[in-house]
Amino acid sequence: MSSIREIASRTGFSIATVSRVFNQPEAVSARTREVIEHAAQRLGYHPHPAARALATRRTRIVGAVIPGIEHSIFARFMAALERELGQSGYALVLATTGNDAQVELERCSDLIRMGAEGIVVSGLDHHAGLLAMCAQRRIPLLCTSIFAPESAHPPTIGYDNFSLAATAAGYLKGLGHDRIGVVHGPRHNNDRTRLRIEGIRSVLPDVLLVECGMSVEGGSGALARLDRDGALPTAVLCLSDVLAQGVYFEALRRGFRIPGTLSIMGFDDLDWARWMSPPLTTMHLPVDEMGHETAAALVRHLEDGAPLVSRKLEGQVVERDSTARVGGTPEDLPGA
Amino acid sequence: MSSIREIASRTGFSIATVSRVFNQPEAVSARTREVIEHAAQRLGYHPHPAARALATRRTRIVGAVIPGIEHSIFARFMAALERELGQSGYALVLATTGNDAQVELERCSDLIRMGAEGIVVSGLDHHAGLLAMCAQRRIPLLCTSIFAPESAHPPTIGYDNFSLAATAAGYLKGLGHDRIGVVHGPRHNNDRTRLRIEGIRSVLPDVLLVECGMSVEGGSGALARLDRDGALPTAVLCLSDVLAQGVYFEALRRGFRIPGTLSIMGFDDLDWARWMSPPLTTMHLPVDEMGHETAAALVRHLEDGAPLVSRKLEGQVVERDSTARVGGTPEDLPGA
DNA sequence: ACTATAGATGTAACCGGTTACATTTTGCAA
DNA sequence: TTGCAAAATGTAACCGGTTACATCTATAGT
Repeated sequence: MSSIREIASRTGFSIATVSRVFNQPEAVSARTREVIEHAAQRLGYHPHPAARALATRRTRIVGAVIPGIEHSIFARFMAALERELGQSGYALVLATTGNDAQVELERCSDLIRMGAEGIVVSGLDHHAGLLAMCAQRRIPLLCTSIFAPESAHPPTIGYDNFSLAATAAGYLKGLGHDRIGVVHGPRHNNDRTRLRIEGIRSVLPDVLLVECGMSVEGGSGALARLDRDGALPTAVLCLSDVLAQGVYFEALRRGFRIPGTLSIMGFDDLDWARWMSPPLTTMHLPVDEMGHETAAALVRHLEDGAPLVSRKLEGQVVERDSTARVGGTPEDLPGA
Repeated sequence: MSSIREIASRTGFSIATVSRVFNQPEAVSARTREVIEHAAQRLGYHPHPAARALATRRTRIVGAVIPGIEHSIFARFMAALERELGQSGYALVLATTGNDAQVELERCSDLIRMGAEGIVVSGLDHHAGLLAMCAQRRIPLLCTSIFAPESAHPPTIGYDNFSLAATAAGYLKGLGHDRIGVVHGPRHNNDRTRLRIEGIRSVLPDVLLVECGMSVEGGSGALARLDRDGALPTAVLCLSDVLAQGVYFEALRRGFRIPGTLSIMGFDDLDWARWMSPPLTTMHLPVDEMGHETAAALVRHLEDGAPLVSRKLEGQVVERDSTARVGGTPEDLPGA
C-alpha cells in the first residue's frame, strides 16, 4: 500500500532519507526523523519484506527440518532454537519429514526457495543431494542431535549418542541387570539410533534388541513381543521416553511391577518423565543447550562470518524410581 | 550467484524468454525451452525468492501461531495443515506464543514482516491490536479450534467447544455419574477452555472444577487436589488427553482403579490415547479435517479471492475402557 | 571574510525477477 | 509470391527497498 516513495513525497524528503530513518537513524537529523516517523505511523507504513530482502540480500530466516513434532524431544529443541533465534532477529521456519530422506530433501529445497539463510537438520545421514544442494547454493547446513569430530562432514552440534547410550547401558548393568532388552525406533534412516545401539553393545554385547515404531503404540507392542518370546528381561532400556511410556502401559496391562518385575529406563528426559508412575529414570539430553548453541553458532556465522564448528554437549543419567537393583529388596529402591 | 540475465546472455535469449521458460513454458518453443533449461541446470540457476516475491507480490507463505507444539493436539493440526498447504505450493511458517497474547501479537507481526499472506491462529480472543494489524495490512486472519457463526469476528474453522464438552459431560452423566470433576488448563487467555466449561455446566451445573497447568504434571496435581479435598468424584473429565495422562499416573500412585474407583475421560483423542492402560475414553477432535479445511479455505481465498467463511466441524465421543457405569459390575464395562 | 570539514540530504544505480507491449519470425491460405 | 494471423521473442518499465556517491548547508578555525 504505502511505500517509501509515498512517505518521501508526502514529507518532501527523498526516499534515501526515509530509508535512513529506519536503517541508520543516527544519520538523520532529529527533526527530520520525527517528521518521517510520524508520517510513516500515520500511513501505516511497513517496509516490504521482499524488497528489503532483495536489496540487502538478507532474509534473516533460518530453516529447521525435523522428523516430526509430535511428542518428541524435537518439540523442546525447536522451542529453544526459536527463542534464541528470535532474540537475534531471526525467524525460524519449521518443516517435517516423517523420517523420509527424499521428503527431507524436498523440504530443504522449499526452505531455500523461501530464502532460508541456513538450515538445521538432525543427524548426519541424509539424501546424497542435500549436501550438494546446500554447498552449491552456499547455504550453511548444521547437523544436530549428534556429535562427530570435525572432518569432511558438515559441522555437528549435539551429544555423543554412542557414549550416552553406553552410559545408560552401564547404569543398568551396574544395577546388576544382565538380561536387558532395548526398545528402539527404526534404525533405517536414523543414525542416532544406530549409534546408540552400537554404544549399548559395546557394554552389553548380547543385548536383546526390539525395533518398533517411534510411538507409545510401538513401545507397547515391543514389550508385548519381549514377553511373548518368553524371555522377559529384568530391565528394558527405551531409546526414547515416548517408547518408555508405551512400555509402562503394557507392563501395567500385564501386571508387571515397575521396577519390581521390570526396571524401565528412558532416553530424552521429557517434561512428563518425572510425573509418570513411578517417575522414569532416563538419560537427560541437553536439548535446550543444543538449541542455544545452534542458534548462537548460526547467528555468529551469518553476521560475522565466523566458521561453523562442531560442538559436543553432555547428557547424564537422571536416576528416578523406575529402575532398581536386580532382585533387590525395597530398601534398594532409589529414593527409598 | 547465477541470475536470469546470466542465463540470458549465455544462451543469447532475452531475460523475458528465460523467465517465460519457468513461468509459462507453453509460450516458448520446445527448442528454446530445452536450451534454456539445460543452461539453467548447468549453472545451477534458481530464481531468487525475494526478487520473485517483489515482482509478483506473492510469497506463498502462510503463518500459523499456536500456543506451543509440545505434546498437544496442535502438533497434529499443524502436520495436517502443512501437508495440505504444501500440496498447493504454499509453505507454512510456525510460531509459538506460550499462551501470551502479547507474544502472539509480536509473532504475527514477525510473520507479516516475513511476508506471510495469511495467518492462522487458535481461538477468538486475542490482543486487541491483532485484528487491527491484520485488517490494516489486508492480511486474512483465520481463527481455528473454535467455531462461531458468522458475525463481526474473523472467520472461524473449528468445532463447537461448548456443545462438544456438553456432549462429553452428557456421556458421563449417562453413565450415572453425578459427582464429576473437571480438570482443565488455564481459562485465562483461552476461550476454548472457557467455552468447554460453560458447555459442561449446561449439563452438570455444579460440577467440580480444577484448574491446572496444561501438562502431565498439571493433571497429576489436579487429581491430588481433588483427592485431598476429600471429595473424590466418581468420574473426572479432562479437557485434554495430556491432562488425562497426568490423572492416570496420579491415580496409579494413589492405588485407584480405572474405571473401578474412578472413570476418566479425555479430550483430543491423541494417537496414544488408545494405547494407555486402560485405553482412554475421549472426545475425538477433527484436527486432520480442520487442517484440511483451513488450508483449502486459505488457498481458495488467496488464489481466487473466494471469501473466507466459517465452517463447523464435528467431533464425537470415542468410547474406550477408562469409563464405566458408576458402581457398575464388570459386565457393564464397555468392551467387556 | 574564506575555507575546510562535518553533517544532512538528494540522485540514481542497483538487487533479480515479471509482464505489457512491441517487434520479429513462422506457417499457411490466397 | 504476397499477405496476414499466430507464435516466438525482445524491450523496457515496473515491484520497493538500500546505498555509494554527489551535493548542499552549517559550523568552526584562521
